[in-house]
Amino acid sequence: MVNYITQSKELTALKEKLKDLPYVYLDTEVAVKDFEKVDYFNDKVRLIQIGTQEDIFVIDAFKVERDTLKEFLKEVLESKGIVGHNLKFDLKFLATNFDVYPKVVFDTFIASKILAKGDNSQKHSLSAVAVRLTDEEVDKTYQTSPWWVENLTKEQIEYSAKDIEVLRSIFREQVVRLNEEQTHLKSSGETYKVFGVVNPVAALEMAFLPCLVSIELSGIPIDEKQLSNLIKNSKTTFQNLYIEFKRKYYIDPFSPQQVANFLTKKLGLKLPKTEKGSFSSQDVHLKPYEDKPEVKTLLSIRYEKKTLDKLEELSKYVKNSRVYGEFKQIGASTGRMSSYKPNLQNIPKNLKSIFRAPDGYLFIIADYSQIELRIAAEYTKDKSMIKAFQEKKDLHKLTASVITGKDYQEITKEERNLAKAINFGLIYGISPKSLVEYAKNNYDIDITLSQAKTFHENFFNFYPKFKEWHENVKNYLEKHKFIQVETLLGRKLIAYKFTDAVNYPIQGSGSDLLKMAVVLFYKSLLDLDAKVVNLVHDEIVVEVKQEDVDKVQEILSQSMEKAGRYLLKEVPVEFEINVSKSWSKE
DNA sequence: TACGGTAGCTCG
DNA sequence: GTACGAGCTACCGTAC
Repeated sequence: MVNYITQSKELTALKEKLKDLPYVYLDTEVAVKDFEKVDYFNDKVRLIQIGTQEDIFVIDAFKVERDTLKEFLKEVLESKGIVGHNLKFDLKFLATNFDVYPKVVFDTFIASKILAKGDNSQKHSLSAVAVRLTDEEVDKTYQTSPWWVENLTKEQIEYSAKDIEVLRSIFREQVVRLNEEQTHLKSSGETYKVFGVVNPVAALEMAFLPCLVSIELSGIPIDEKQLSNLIKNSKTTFQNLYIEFKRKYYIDPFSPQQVANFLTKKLGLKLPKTEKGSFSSQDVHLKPYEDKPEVKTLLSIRYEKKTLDKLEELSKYVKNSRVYGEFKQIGASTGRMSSYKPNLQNIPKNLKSIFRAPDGYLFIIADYSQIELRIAAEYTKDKSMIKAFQEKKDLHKLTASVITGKDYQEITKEERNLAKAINFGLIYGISPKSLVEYAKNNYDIDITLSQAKTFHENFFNFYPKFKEWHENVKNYLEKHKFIQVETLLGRKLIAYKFTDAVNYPIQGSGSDLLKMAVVLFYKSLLDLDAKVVNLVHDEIVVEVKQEDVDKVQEILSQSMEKAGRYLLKEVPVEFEINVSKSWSKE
């Protein structure tokens, strides 16, 4: 039954009706004119649909009295579980419109992504999930109908209620499927108590969701003055270089064709070909010719342009000296988040200093050290690697001594860098051939193919469980064509390629770890004036009131440590923590 | 003119 | 036999 609520007094009766329920279904309709430009701070929530197993209540936020509604929502939604689809959207609006912050949630959008196990062909809209899991269909025609008009049509009200019906069926099916997953860890937290979900990955993601809502609503502080100055200066520098270049060489430095032609014909440079057969003028291929002024200027032009573009992109998203970006909670099939509008996870190192905490505040910047190697050691149970980490050895140096046969103490910086390349590359199944390229491009180290082969071999002989792991995966794949692999928490992927199968558990466990650390951090924060403002795969950036720095730093350390101990039983985790006025550690 | 794919660069 | 995961911009060919 659908109840359309337009009068404040009806809320009292509704509150009584919902009193004993552990959770409700929730959806909202927001008066957004252009869904490309959702403004979480200014757009208005029109309808709040609350569903029980039997009934659906559609509350018209434009009709009922504001304060009564706020009080009602706070009392009801913060005291029980919430089931919804893509709840980050609804939760952000509940926060900005009504100051309401539900903490115990189940998001069918997130659940659907977890259940997909990396199948990127699956879509996760409410209607796509409904078709896949139930026999119901959803008509989205009214989603973008005018939700701001004074009197809504009967169709609009019915549409808004229909989503709740679909949500019920999806939710029930997802809980069954999530709980069917084989897992060695079982969740016993809120997600279990309220929704009956034992799946630990789902439990983590659902606990993480409200944290992510807080992160997005916080934004990250930026020094607006420094930003505009940088843009101004960078513009001038770039324009001067650009005009000078065109005047001198009569070509456009941004036309790949003209540049390639100029470099090869006029300067006689030897450049490799791209896939399509044209000459490639990538920075890395031009680096060796940096002593030529034409090349040097060209590289500078590119550098300035990149800086300028990035700064201008950032400035598009600045409001009140903060950048409000968005995250996809499961942006990669490994469970990693991705960041967009703008992407705050690929800010060039040299620009991080423009992110500055406001007066009276500081950043705490924490990142896990060599986390993927530690996870690989834990995952493979390789004795040598575990021992090295337990003894707090520098693993890159150790690998360097293993592959070169030199003494651990005598490893040079260059050898350590080479080992770094090998350590990372070999986790992901790099071939000796690619290793040569990789060492060259990323560390500017020249090795021959036969050297690479030797290093490859020495590495696998010293870390035998690594070899075994790769061989097992390879053999299994040859026989079965696909393999299900999982992270330390139990996040799953069906892999068809060797490199995916070996990469996933490592990268995926890293994302389990970071999300868990953030959840634990928020749980212990209580009323301290601190909030997470960015997450970059193995890094947590917290903005904190100056006087709370010590306490918050301690809580953050303990959270990262605890998450580490929960997921890694044999290998210790380590992390760096810095307190700084800006994101660059200074 | 709009869209999709590719190359190239940034980060982890 | 294959290093992995993202987002953003500019360019370029194709379709309308």
